[in-house]
Amino acid sequence: MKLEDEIKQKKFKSEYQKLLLNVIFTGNWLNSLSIKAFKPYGVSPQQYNVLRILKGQHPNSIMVNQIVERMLDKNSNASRLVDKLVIKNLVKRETCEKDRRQMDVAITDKGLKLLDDMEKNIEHVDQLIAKTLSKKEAEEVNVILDKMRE
Amino acid sequence: MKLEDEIKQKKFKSEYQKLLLNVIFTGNWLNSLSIKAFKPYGVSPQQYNVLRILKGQHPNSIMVNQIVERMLDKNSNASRLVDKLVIKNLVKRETCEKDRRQMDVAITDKGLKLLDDMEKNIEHVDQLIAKTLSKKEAEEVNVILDKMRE
DNA sequence: CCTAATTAAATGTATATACATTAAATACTT
DNA sequence: AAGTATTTAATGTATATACATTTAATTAGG
Repeated sequence: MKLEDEIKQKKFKSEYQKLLLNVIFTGNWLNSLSIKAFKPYGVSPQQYNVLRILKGQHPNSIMVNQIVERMLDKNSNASRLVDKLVIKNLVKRETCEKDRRQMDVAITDKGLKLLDDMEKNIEHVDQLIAKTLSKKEAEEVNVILDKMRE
Repeated sequence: MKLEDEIKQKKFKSEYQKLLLNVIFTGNWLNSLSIKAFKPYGVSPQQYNVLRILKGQHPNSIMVNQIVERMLDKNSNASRLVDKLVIKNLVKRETCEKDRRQMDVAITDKGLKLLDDMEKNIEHVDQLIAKTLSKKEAEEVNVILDKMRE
């Protein structure tokens, strides 16, 4: 659906203005889909993001700072996200003995199992996108978005 | 900067997977820029969005529902956003006499003046984008994002 | 009409976000 | 080595979000 219809705006000041609104709108749209898809598993998109990052490091652990560096939203409070995940036993956290300011964070077996479960059962958004876009189109947008943030 | 570097991830499962992350990441990036740019004027990006919508209708008023229909984030609580704007005297709200369930919301002169002020002083993000992208590139992404949400 | 269903907006509430501050550990600097 | 600066994470707090519930007004159906 065209952005014009999604937000009932007939025209935009410029193609750049539309791009700006389109990226924000589409980001919100994807976020809403994720919230709904993840809800049955009791995790938010941000918590999911942290779990995926930790899975990428498994079986090693990483520090909180490194989690933030890898997150999609740099403003999120990784400390508190990890809190939530520790409570649910999806990750473990312990003081790093080499530098006691740092925390070593790692995904647990339960966390890995949850991700596996989600992987199997969620109609993932990237599959959804694959239905409407060609690989070439996806590539094009990726190149341009990367360029846009310069 | 390439998404790979922004989130320190060497590779993605697919071009679609990268697209998904790229749109969310870039949306967050734009949102952060907006928060910072709008902060000196005492409005959040969502409040700004409402003001722009009301300016588009000026001098007419519209109901809360219609504001939501036009917003970039459909999950936002327009009722409470309008509350905030009323307190700051940027919009006025009164019961619609034709249907007393509805509220007529309109932008005030102070609201118009604020938008005007912001317009003049903010290095707008769309100008920023214009520096790195051609109009053709912006168009391409717009077409593809519109298609993606089908 | 009178009740039930629907619609519009407001409210409640639990959680999340933005961002500043604090606390603790380590690294510098002279 | 002592004091200062820096780094890491946690915490405080005001505001925002997601979403269910409530309240009030209107419409529909018997």
